[in-house]
Formats: sequence, C-alpha cells, structure tokens
Amino acid sequence: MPKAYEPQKVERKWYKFWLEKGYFRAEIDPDKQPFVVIMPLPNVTGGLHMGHVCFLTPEDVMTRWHRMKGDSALWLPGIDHAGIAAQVVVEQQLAQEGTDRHKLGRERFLERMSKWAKQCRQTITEQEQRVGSSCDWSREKFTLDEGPSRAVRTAFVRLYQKGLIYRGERIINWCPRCATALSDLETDHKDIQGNLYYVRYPLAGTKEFITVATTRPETILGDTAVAVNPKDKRFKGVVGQMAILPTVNREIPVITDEAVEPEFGTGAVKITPAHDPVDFEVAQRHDLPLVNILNPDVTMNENAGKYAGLDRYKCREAILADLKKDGLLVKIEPYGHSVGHCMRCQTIIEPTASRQWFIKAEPLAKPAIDAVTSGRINIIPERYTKVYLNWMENIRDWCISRQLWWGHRIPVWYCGKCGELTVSVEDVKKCAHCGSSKIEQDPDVLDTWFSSALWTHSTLGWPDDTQDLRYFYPTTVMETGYDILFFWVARMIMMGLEDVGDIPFSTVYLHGLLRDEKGEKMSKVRGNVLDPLDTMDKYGTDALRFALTTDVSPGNDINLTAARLEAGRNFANKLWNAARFVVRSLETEDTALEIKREGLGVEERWILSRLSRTTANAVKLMEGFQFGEALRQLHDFIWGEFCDWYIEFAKIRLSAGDSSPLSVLVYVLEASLRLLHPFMPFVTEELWQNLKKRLPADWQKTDSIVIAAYPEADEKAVDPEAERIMEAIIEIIRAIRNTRAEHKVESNKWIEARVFAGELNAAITPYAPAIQSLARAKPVSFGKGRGRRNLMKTCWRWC
RNA sequence: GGGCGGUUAGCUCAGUGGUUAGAGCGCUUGCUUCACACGCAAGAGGUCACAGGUUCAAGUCCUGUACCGCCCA
Repeated sequence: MPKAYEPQKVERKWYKFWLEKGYFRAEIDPDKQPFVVIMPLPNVTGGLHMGHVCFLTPEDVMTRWHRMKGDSALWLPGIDHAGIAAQVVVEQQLAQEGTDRHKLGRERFLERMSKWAKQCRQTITEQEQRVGSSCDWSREKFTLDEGPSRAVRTAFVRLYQKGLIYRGERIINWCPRCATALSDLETDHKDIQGNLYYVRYPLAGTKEFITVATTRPETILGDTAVAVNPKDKRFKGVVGQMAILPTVNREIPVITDEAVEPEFGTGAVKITPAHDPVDFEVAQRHDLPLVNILNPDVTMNENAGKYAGLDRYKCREAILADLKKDGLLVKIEPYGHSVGHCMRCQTIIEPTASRQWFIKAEPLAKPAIDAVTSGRINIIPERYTKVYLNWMENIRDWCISRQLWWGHRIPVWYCGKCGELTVSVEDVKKCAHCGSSKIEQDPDVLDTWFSSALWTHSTLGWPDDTQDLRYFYPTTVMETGYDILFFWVARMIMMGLEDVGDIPFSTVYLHGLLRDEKGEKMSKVRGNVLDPLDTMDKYGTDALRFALTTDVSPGNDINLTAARLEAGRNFANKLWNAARFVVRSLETEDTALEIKREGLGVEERWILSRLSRTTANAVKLMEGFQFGEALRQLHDFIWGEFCDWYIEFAKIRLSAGDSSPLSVLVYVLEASLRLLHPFMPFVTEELWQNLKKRLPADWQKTDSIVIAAYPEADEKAVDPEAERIMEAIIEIIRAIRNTRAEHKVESNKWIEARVFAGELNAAITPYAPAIQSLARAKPVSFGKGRGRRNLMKTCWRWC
C-alpha cells in the first residue's frame, strides 16, 4: 500500500466495478422496504457545477445507507430540457455563428437543440458518476423522452377536461428580451429608484383638472379610467365625470374602487387595465375596456397614436416632453418602487394583458395544503412548512404557456373552420368538432416546470399503471434546495395528488445554497465558482463529499472553502493510513476474527464500547437527516479515539509479539469503513477490498462494501466501566505529557511518574507499561489518593 | 409592508434543555516516535450580539432591541 491515499488511482476503477455488478439497479422486491429518491434534474445548459454536487452528495449518502440497510433503494436520475434557460444558451451559440433561430426555422432549430441536449446529457451523466452517485442509470429519464412527454400531454388533457386548465386574457409578465410570457415565480422584484410623475387630466366640459400620480407615464396611452377610493371625500364632486386623456384626447370615466389607496400620490390613480395587475382587476369589476399599447418587443403599437413605433422608454420621454409643453406635468418626485425583472436575463418585465394558458391553482392547492398540515408530508427544516403553506394559501393561477420553441408543445389544435379547440394526448389531423383538416397546433410550449411537476410519477411510468409506479410511489425523500420549494416541490405535491391521487413523497429535505469563502452565492457572474471536476482531481471525490457534508445543517447555506476540502482529503488519508497499519500488521498473522468477549483488555472493551455508541449515534442522526453531525461524530471517533488511542495502545502489545489486538483492530476498522461508506464511498471500498484480500474467504460474504450490511449498534458492547478506566488512563498520560511539555523535557528523556488514582488504582496498575510507553515515563508508580480529584496529581523528576 | 434565518474561538462553521461550549483552518511550543508531516504531542484563544424573563439547570425555550442576509407582496 502506498504511503498516501491516491484517489485518482482508485475512483474510476471502483465506479466501473459497481456498475458492472449492477449494485445500483433497484429491484422490485415485496419483501423489502422501498427507499426512493427522485433526483432534482440538472438542466441541459452545460455541465455540472458545485451546486449539483451539493444535492448529489446527501442523496447518495441516503441511498447508499438505505441500500446497506437492506432496503430496495432507488435513486432515479433525470435531466431537464430546461425550456427557456437551454434555449437561451443555444441562441447565444447561434449568435456567435452569425445566425439565429428564425433564420434556421423551427424544425432545424429543434434539431440543433436536441443535439446540444444529448451532448449535455452525456457530460452530466459522466460527471454525476465521477461524484460517485449510486443512481439507477437504467431508469434515467429526460423530460422530453417519450414517456414523460406522454405524461405531460395526459396531465394537460385531464386538467383541461376538468376545467383546471383554461385559456384566457390575463395580465402576465412579459419579458421583451426572451419574448415570452413568464410565471410570477420567474420574475425577481427589485427596488428601483424611479420617479413619481404627477399629471393633470382635464375634466370634460369644465376648466377643472384631476391630478393623478404614476411611475410609468407612457401607460397613459392605455388608460381607460381614473379611480379614487369611494371613502375619499376629496373627490366627491369629480366622481362620475369624464376625464380627457392628455396627448390622445380620449375620454375616460372617473370611478371609485376600494383598491385605490388614498395615501398614494394625490389619491386619484390612472387605470391601465392592460398593463397592471391591480388595474386589470379594477377593470374587470367595472367592465372597463382593455387597451394594449405595446408590441411584443415593447415598442408602442398602433393604440399609442403618434407614439407608435417608439421604444417604451423613448415613449416615456416623448410623453413627458409633451405634457410639460401643455402644462399638464405638475411635478416629479423621486420615488422608490419595486419592479419585476426577468429571472433569466434581468430585463425589466412588462406586465401585459395577453392571451395565455393558465392552471387554475386553487383547487389543486387545497389537497396540497392538507397533505402537509395533516403530517403526511414532512418538511425539513420544519420552518419551511410555514413558507410552503403561506404560498399555497395565497396561490395564484399559473401561466403555463411560453412563446418558445424548445419544450413540450401545447397539445391543443385550433380549427380554422369552426374555431373550436381540439385538446388531445395524441396528435390530431382533424378538428374533433367539425372534422375539418384546417387545423393548426398551438405554436407555444409549456413552462418547463410543468413537466417537472409530474416528475415523481412520470419517471415511474405514469399514466400507465406500471409495476414501478405501484412499488416505488409515493417516493420517500425529495431532497432539493430551498430556492425551488415553490417552483418544484409545491407543484409536485399538487400534481402528484391530482394525477396519482397520492402524495409524491413523504419527506421534503431542503438543503442550503452554496456560498464561497466570503459567504457570497456562487455564480458564474461573480466568477467565484469552484469547478467540481478540478476539485475532485485535486482533493479526491471523497474529500469533496466530506467538505459538503460535515459541519452542514439542513436548510443552512454552505460555505465551501479550500480548508474544508483539505480537511476531507486529510481525513481520507488518515483512514488510509490506519488501514495501512492494520493491513501491515496482518501480513504475518492468520487472524481469527471472532472476538472473544472474555479476556479482552480494557482498551478493547473501551474501543468496542465507543464503536457501539458511535454507531448508535450516527444511525440516529442519519434517521433525523443530520448527516453533517453524523459524519462529524464518525470522524471524531475514527481519528480521535481509534487512531489516537486504540491503535497506539495496540502497537505496544503488537511490538511485543502479542497478536491479540489484531482481531479488534480489524473489527473496528471494518465497521468504521462501513459506517463511513455512504459518505466516502471510494476510499472505503478500496480499503475494504484491501482488507478482504488478506482475510479468510468466509470473512465477509459480499463482494463489495456497497452491499455489505450497515453496522448496527451492539448494545452488549457498551461498557461504562471500561470507558471510565480508559478515560482515566488517557487523562494520566495527558497529564504526564503536559508536565513534560511545560518543563521542556527533551523527548528522548524519561521521567519518573507517580500516579494518584484513588479507587481506580487497582484497575489502572496493569496499564503502567502502556503509560510508560505512551508518556515516556519510567518508572510509573501508584500512590494512595482520594478519588478522582487526585488523578491529575503526577509527580515527576528527571531520570 | 409581511415572514424567515443568522449573530458561538482570529476565520469558516457544528452544537435537536443537562458535567468544564466543540471541530476544521490559523496561531504558539516541541517532535525525521517503526500507519500517516495530508502527520504526532502539548498549549493559547469564548461576556455564545444585547436587554429582560421561564427553569433545579439556558448557547439551546419565551419577550423585546440592534445589525447582517434571504423570501414574499
């Protein structure tokens, strides 16, 4: 065995071995408990980044642990076509080539997208395997695969037939750069320092004015009313009159509506129903017309009269100039307000009335709320339960149509003859209503999260009644970042309940987001991303996994630092060398591996007791999803107790030709490897196999640590007496070493030690040789003392 | 505006009412000790943000304050 662990030399070998043996393939076995994790699907927008490793690690830990426990463990990997995000990437590639998707045409563009997706898919899979992910690759799915696509269409048609999907003109978030509608979740609200413009609208047939305040003066062109609060006495005489829209001279009524806040501006507000969600609702209540003033590229359209063709902000300037000229601009105040930005490209979105497809969310939310409040679904950390419920209880309809090409085409055909819609799972050639073949499919695609919402059941075969679906659904744990609680988790709960009639998973485990040394979110823009492949090359995969697990708690953000990666690498190396020591000690011995309970030394009883307690703790922590704390305890046990003390004690007897510690060394090491395997799969497999080679054939029955049983705590091994004695011995050794250090005794010098251990004297006396050896104290003698307090009293003198 | 989280050693963070609050890194001192310098040994370093309260017992539970961050509107 080399002196240091060399991860590069073993990782690929073992992953290949595991794949060949088929350990990751989940079997349907009625005698076993299924344990199922559906992987959060990486996007086909490039390769893996550290954020992916952030979820791959805990998911692999859980899956490997349950596999070792004997469950039928399924970790199902998937890849997301990632609609808008992926389309943007390829469009950028095209731009570099001097072309664009319109020049290519829809068909050729989609071919290009598919090629790119295939390439990404392969890269992503390879990288996931580098991390050691024990996924069932035979079940891997891509959202645009035939199965998931059919699930998408089936779900759409069913919801449509139930009246839960509708097409309608509503205010949506329009991203002018992406040229598509977005859902509310896909917009970021940012506070922007803008202006509040006070504008006078003349009142028809009078010399009076009503002054309104607005942050977007260009939308004057789309006003269809002026509104005041019904309780606002200031406008009593004005209500019911007609106001004349400046610059376009259109007459609009002055109305009252509860939605108007009297404190805002002058108390009178302009109503632009086609470009503001609140105004839209006001318009609905008062039956006001919609006047859309924008083209899809946010230039002004024909409704803008003389401003038609201007960009939205150019138009703003032009209107302000005209208002000023006409003396209608009363004043301008600086005003901070919140403005929606496209999450993808940060362009300011334009709220616009548009005809889109929507999911009526409230009926779906009700059972989804119940699933969590009833405890059938448990969210970890618990505080996110409230966040989830708050969102669900205030849910709004979900705009699902996107003006993109890459995605699931909306399964709706419009008839050119009778005007009816045909909504169908299968492609259709004729109108279902009049039989005309003059039909055209809706050009739009679905929000990428629509297919994601079905992921827990579409991957298992739904809408078919498959064996997988019956055995593996509901899945066990949904592990993902808290940033997609609404995007994904909430919608999976709604759709799982709707489609399958049962919850999609019983536990939601939310991990934190990755940050760098300075605590900043890792992102390409910031340039602070750590490439997982480089990191694994440098420190080893197990080190990376260690760094992403230890000292991490659920829901809290993770700072990944070089120091932590080094700690992981060092720990793997420590383990390697402990094993190296044990293996080397075995070389000449034919070891009997049965540990006889009688006649064990105190140090053996102690380490076995500590192993038992550590095992119990680790298992309990893992059951509570406390992987960071579990790994920390394993680390501390292996390093601080097994290596620092037990191995050192064992050396004394081994070097004296007594091979009796060997069986315990092997036993504790082997158990430690298994305890650690879910966290650090590569180094543990390598060492376990190394150990296996040197031990009798019947020692461990399995061919790999992957399918070896996870250790269980041996309650009979718990030995408080041995722990007490060992602690005392350790304390004595430390006290002597401390004294040596304080007095700067050279390391090759011996000192005499006199120990006062009170009632423990008798128990400790046999360990005088060990104390001698480990503290370099000779002779060690024992004095009469009273109880533990005198334990530390150690006399010394030069020898 | 509403909600949530954080504030613990020089730094980054664990700590799920119970001895003397821990780890990694960094720091000081000493070690070519026959597994490991990716190491060994010995140390220094804390008003657990602040103010009240509950409890036999509070870093941990409650109330409030300050600062930092996040989410929603």
